[in-house]
This record gives sequence, structure tokens and C-alpha cells, in this order.
Amino acid sequence: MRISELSRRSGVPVATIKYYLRENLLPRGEAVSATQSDYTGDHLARLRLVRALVEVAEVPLSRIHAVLAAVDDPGRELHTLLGAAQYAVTPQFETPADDPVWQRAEHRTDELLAELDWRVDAASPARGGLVRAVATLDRLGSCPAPEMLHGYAQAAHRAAEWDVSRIDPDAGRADTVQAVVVTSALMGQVLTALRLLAQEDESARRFG
Amino acid sequence: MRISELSRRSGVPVATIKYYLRENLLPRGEAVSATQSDYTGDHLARLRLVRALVEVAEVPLSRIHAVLAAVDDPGRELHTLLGAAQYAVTPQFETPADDPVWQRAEHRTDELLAELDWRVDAASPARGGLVRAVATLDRLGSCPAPEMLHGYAQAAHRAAEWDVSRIDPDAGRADTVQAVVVTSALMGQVLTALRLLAQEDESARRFG
DNA sequence: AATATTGGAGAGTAGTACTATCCAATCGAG
DNA sequence: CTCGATTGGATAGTACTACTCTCCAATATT
Repeated sequence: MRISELSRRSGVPVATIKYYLRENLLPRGEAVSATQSDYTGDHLARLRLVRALVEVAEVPLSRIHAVLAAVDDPGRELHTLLGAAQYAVTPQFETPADDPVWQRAEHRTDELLAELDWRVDAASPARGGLVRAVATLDRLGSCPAPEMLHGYAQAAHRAAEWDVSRIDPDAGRADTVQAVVVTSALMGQVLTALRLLAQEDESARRFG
Repeated sequence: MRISELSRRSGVPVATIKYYLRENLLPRGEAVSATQSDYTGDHLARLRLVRALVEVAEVPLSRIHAVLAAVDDPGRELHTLLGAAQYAVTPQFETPADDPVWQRAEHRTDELLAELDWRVDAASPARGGLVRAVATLDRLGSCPAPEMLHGYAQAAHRAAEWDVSRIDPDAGRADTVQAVVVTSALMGQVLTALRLLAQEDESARRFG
């Protein structure tokens, strides 16, 4: 298909598609002539993936690069892909060196992970994000109780079981890889939205 | 305290504090003279709240305005505050009019909410976010199974119970209000991070 | 032959969140 | 009391992201 059809079928303006081509977020179509390239269904699927990550998961383009590199790397093992997808969609930040609040949060986090017996990388961006959130809550005087963190961890574990059970290692690689990325990013939005709705319901039952 | 001390104690540059004063994200200190104002502990707490929402919860300043308006409204009832906090921290977007995928997602969402017997506002931004995420998953060919959505909903409900149980209606109003906002925004980050860590653990156990 | 589309490149734009500079008033150490 | 530092207030400038627009020559379509 030509670029105008790709635009029509995806709903993405031609100018934006050209921008993605320049930024290597979308591979070039096969050149048919000096003024025409042929785009395939794969291009359409890739474009939809990029738009889903940009619009819905709100992943910055710079990190979508990393996601796509992982998706396109044929040598990547399945169990490292999830880590790469997570790494790419998780915001990065620098950790303060000598902050007593931070160190306390780090200690509480590691204690929690040890009690749960979760095998996670100490350098995982998700661990950093958890430490930061706990430290921030602490600083605001709303430090969550250990039981609350455990309750949350159980809820998170339940969701994660569904996520991982969804991965079919025997399916075609390209499909699996995209499913992992999509699950990681978009099911997170689903969980967030469901939590807010559950809050609304629970609050109405108790106080409404 | 003076502005320099407020800056030192919060870690926020003086120029940024001045910017927040201009943008009405922070109330002005009491004027002592033409070149000096007095800032209190309340200013420090407010500043920390704004920074937590900006840095950790990644709420845009425009929406922090709405959060603070809800926090500062003395006539606001408790059970409407959570809604306002949610509304403020949830990204807005326009819904497509005639999109069969969207309508299917909307139908599936309402069915789920009906089965769960959750009493939620049909105009809730969280409901819109859920519909959008489901529609996007569908469009990418990874539409979640109803059982998976139910599993996620149970996980979300478990987290929400902790959130709501944390609200003490008898505590001082200002504290309660801030706790609600903080819980809504920052515990969401905690849940997200815990889900990613649980994925890492679960994936290691199954495939690692 | 006339009109439209394409690939490609470059510059321009809109929005967000600061950050820097300037100024006159005033504060504070010596 | 003097003189450098600080403050409130205003204005302008910056860095970054994600597009969006314009232009061109080479095709493609009618």
C-alpha cells in the first residue's frame, strides 16, 4: 500500500508517518520508484503499536525506540524480553545519594521483597520506582503500613499471574514479543483504571 | 521563614518557587515588607505535595490546579473528594464517535462493571480510560479474556479496599484531604511498580 | 497534458515546565 | 551608616517533546 492508504487505515497523518520514518520508529517501505514505496500489513501493525504506546501508555518516543529494538532483536530470549519492555516503559530518574528518607524507603522495600520471596533484579527500574514512591509518601507523612504494602503486593501478584499466563512460549515469536510488550504497557492502564473505579465503588459504599 | 529557607528545606530552586507562586500553585506568604514575605510550614507542605504530584505521579501542572482547588474547598464532601482527585490525575481525551472497536470495548466494560456490581459514574474518567485501553488492546489483536479482566478487577478491588480503609473521616479535614489525594496518586505508582516486580518474579519462575 | 501524490529534507510550531535576568526596595553585617 | 546580599515582582528566554508545514523534483494518475 502507499503512504496515503497507510495514513487512512491507521488514522495517523501522513506528516506524522514521515516523521516516524525519519526517527526510525517505523521501517521504510520497499522502494518501488523514486516517488513511491510499498508498505505492508507489518508496517500498519507497527504503526498501531507505536500509536498505542504513545497515546494510551504515554511512553515517550525515545523509550519506544528501546522497546522496538527489543521487539526486533531476533536473538533475545523470552524471559529477558519482559525485562526490556519494562525497562523501556518505566521512567528513569536519578537516586539521591545521602537521603535518610530514601534509605529508609529502600530498606522497607527490600524487606518487603525478601518477605515475599520475589526474585527481582536489584537494579530493576520498577524497584527504583517503588522506592521513590514509598520515600515520597513518607516525606508527605502518609507512609503506608507494612500490611498495606503486603496487601498491595498480593493484588499486584494476582495481576502479574494473569500477565505471565498470557505468554505462550510456543506461539510465533513476533506475536509473542508484541504481546509481552502490549501486556506490560496496556494492561497496566487497565489495572490503574480498574483500581480507580473500585475506589469509587468502595467509597460510595462506605461514605456515600 | 523566607523564600530562601523554603527553597533550602524543600530542595526546590527559588526560581521554581516564584514560578509556582505566579501560577497559583502555592499561596503567597504573608507580606512583611515590600521585599519580604513570611512562609509557614503549610507552604512547605503544599510545596512538597506539588513536587510529589509533578515528579512522582507525573501529573501536569494544569491538573494540579484542579487537585489543589478540591483540597482547598472547605465545602467539599469527603466522598466527592476522591472523585475530584481521580478526575484531576486522570488524563483526558476525546472519544471517537462511530468506531465499532470502541463500541465493543464500551460494551465489554459496562458488562464487566455490571457483573461486578460496582456503582460507578458513567462519566468517570477512569471508565473512559478503561474503555480506551480495552479498545487499544483489541485493535492490537490482544483483547483480554473476560476472565482476565475479572482477575484484574479482583486485584484492583483488593488494592482499593486498602485505599479506602486508609481514609479516616474523623481526622482533621486538611489531613484527610491531602491523604486522599496522595493515596489516589502515589499508591497507584506503588501498585504499578509492584506489578512489574511480580511479573519479573513470575516470569523467572516459569521461564528463567 | 494537466493535476495529484510521493519521498525526502528542513524549518517552524505548540505546549510544558521551568530558568535567567533585571530592577528597585530593603535587609543585615561590620 | 554603608554596602553587598536578598527579596518580590515582572519579563523574557530556554530545553525538550512531538509533531506539522512547506517546499522540491520526480513520478503517477486521469
